[in-house]
Amino acid sequence: MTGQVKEKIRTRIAPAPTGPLHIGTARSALFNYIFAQKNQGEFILRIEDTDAERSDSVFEEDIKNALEWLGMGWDEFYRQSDRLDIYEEHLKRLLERGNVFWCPHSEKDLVKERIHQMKKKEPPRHVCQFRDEHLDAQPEKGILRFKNEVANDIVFNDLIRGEVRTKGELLGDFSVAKDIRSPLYNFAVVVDDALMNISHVIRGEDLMPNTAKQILIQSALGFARPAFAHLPLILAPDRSKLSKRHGATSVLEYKKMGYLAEAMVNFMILLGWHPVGEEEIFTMKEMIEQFSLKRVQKGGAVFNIEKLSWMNRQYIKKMSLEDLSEKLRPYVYRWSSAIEKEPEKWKKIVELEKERLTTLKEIGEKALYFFEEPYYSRELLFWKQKQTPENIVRHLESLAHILSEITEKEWGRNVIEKKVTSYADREGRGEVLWPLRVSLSGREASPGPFEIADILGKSETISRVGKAIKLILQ
RNA sequence: GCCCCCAUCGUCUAGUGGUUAGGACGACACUCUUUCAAGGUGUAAACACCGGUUCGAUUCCGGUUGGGGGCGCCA
Repeated sequence: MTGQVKEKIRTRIAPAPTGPLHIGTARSALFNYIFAQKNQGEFILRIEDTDAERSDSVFEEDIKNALEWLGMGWDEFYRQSDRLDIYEEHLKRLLERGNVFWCPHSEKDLVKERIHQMKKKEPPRHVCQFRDEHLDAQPEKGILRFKNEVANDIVFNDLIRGEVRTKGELLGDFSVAKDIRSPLYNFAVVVDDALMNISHVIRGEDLMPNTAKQILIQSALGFARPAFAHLPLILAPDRSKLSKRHGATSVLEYKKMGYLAEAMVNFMILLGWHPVGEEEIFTMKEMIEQFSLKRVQKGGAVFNIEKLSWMNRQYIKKMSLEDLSEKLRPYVYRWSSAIEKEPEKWKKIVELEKERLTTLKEIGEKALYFFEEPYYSRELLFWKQKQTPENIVRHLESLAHILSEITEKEWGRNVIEKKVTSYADREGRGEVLWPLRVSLSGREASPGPFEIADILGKSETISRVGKAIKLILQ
């Protein structure tokens, strides 16, 4: 009870706009977002585009779109290329204090040095012989390096892993900027996190080795140290770090494939975190309520698309018919005029296919026969192959007759089922219903014939049955 | 080569100094059934290894092995 004001929780996601938002980055963003929400804190988006060569604003847009799609709004936005003055100022300060110097060695020199060290089984590092010279702010030849004089262990307490220590002497004199206006990652991150009052740095485990360098810069600048939490990595099926060669890694690609944002988020949070109970399906709100860094896993997690797909099915099934019908529209663009003409028909189709969809995109293929006459082989009409052509024709003709006696007004799933079933029960369900279903859908697998007939309407149904008869008689 | 991190079913994971080691995905079987899907029921499937501590280790400690990450004038 010291009466201290509790520090505001502020987290950030800091992607480089060098490609579309990666699944791994999105997952880090999610942990940051949820942790901030949980603690009534703030979540910040910072675009790390100090590498002008590789950065592209189209990727900045992609990142924003992807985060918004996933439902992670940010409270503040920054772009590092807008903050060059700030970095310059801090660089000059370090230069004045002798913490940073101009290293005249070329890239080639350093590569050579490193290879030499590795051969001699020494740790690769660069301890510059000019570290006590070249301290002017004026650009000289070479790049700016941090003069590391710490040989002892650099220790920090990771919220997920506990105490992590690195030997300071292993770091050498590391780079902080290409020139006074071109800061490098380790330096810009420290300045920004401090100036933006980031309280918790939650990031992927791949960034853990940078932490010691960042701590050194922090103390040289007199900044407070944020809390660190290093998340386990998302792994490809071969257990290596997930990368482009493993297929879809960008968030928006999954949107295109027809995965729902809710399913993505639900799936991602379970990669490395687990709630107390056994329930695995929950909303963002519930995740926020239940989240705790203490329950974050330490080992890497394989990205299992099968489970994502299962989750997507769960969310599709849970969705209201209205919402799903709308969400599906972009995937059936080519039928939009037909859908607008008969919105109720579209809803019926959606209701029918709802339980059969793994991704939204699949609707385009699954609902095809409702909009276009199906093409199929004659053989498909035979139930279990042992049916005779005569038998099929007889049934289909009877069915055509039965169906034609149903008035337009009575035409509907239940009436059709009742009339057709009473015939099918006499004649054998499979022998009657299979050819009927195939004549309507043209598929080996589809919903039942009554539902399809209902949606198709009387005349189209009878017409398709007639065409099936013709096909058999060919 | 140097440094760091990690280790429960195939995968995501729960869990404990004494448990029939639990759940989910996937797989398989049965059921439902005109097909598919969904649903229901069930089955197979894991504590990496070796020491130590302990009455007792999957759990705690050490080592081995294995896996991953990092070692940029990228982030």
